[in-house]
Amino acid sequence: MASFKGQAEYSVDSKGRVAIPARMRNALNPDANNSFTITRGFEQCILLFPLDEWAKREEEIARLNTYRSEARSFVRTIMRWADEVTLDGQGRIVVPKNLISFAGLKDAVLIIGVLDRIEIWNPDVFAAQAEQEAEYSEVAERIFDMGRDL
Amino acid sequence: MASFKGQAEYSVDSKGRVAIPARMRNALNPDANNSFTITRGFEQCILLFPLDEWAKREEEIARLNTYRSEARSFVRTIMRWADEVTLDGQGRIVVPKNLISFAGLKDAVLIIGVLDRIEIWNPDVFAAQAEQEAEYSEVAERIFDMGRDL
DNA sequence: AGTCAAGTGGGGAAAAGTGGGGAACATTCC
DNA sequence: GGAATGTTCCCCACTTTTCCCCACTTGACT
Repeated sequence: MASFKGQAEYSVDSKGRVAIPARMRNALNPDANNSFTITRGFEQCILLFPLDEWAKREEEIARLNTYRSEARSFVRTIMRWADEVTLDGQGRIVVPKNLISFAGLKDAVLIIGVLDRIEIWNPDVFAAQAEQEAEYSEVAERIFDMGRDL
Repeated sequence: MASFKGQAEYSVDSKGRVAIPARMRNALNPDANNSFTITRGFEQCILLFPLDEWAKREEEIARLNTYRSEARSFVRTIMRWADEVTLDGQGRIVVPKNLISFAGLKDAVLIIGVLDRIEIWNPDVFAAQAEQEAEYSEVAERIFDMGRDL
């Protein structure tokens, strides 16, 4: 599994292009073919999954019981927003217009590597939602159910 | 597991480089490949984990269920601050800008070896927070939950 | 005193990020 | 049908940052 980490603030040009940080490009598995499935996140951000990683998720999704209306709607939403993008010679992708408007992207974006995916945020939106979150260390204690360091 | 110990006060140069004490470099496992994952601590300091050590932590993190919003935000926060750094020919690392500003590093840094990780502090920040901490011996009693000597 | 290891500083080549031009293809409108 | 408009994709050029190498200083040990 690719292991993305780190963050960077980059620009969106007039053509809707966003550069992917070299560090994350280098973390790509060759099977990904320099391509991503791009879709919306649960929060107001855009998600990039390397093609090989996405294939696994798609299998998972396909296994859901679509006789349940909730599952049906979930699958529909995920797939409706999904698209495929490929890196150009300069290591950039073109972000589809509907996703740009969904995430509220303007000139600048915050790109975050989160393990198996890359997230793209409007920096202002990210700051606003990060404010609402509980203190990092408290969450850590709760999640790992212990007080030890990271 | 690498076992770091001791402390040193070193300088940060204009390029954001910090030398790692030779004693700690020598404690590195060859599997670490002379590289660290660098990230923020819960306190206002920077943490360095040798690559091999970090891999174990990352496995744990990857096991969290990211369909839960709290876990998702936690993983995002951890990975967002993380980056990979490698020692240069002089035994230094380049500290990413966002971490320099997070830890408030200026010209000098305090480097502390703490078992499986290395911590990097602004000496003033360290002194200020050490003051607030409860008496060493009291903490020891509480942590070990008994009255005997450490 | 000389040697060696460790820490510090800086210069230059290479890589990364940014912006824009123009060909190829599609779409719309007369 | 054909011209006008717009989109997409590929390439080139510029600027900034990063990385790698070389050199100097200091202190410890022989």
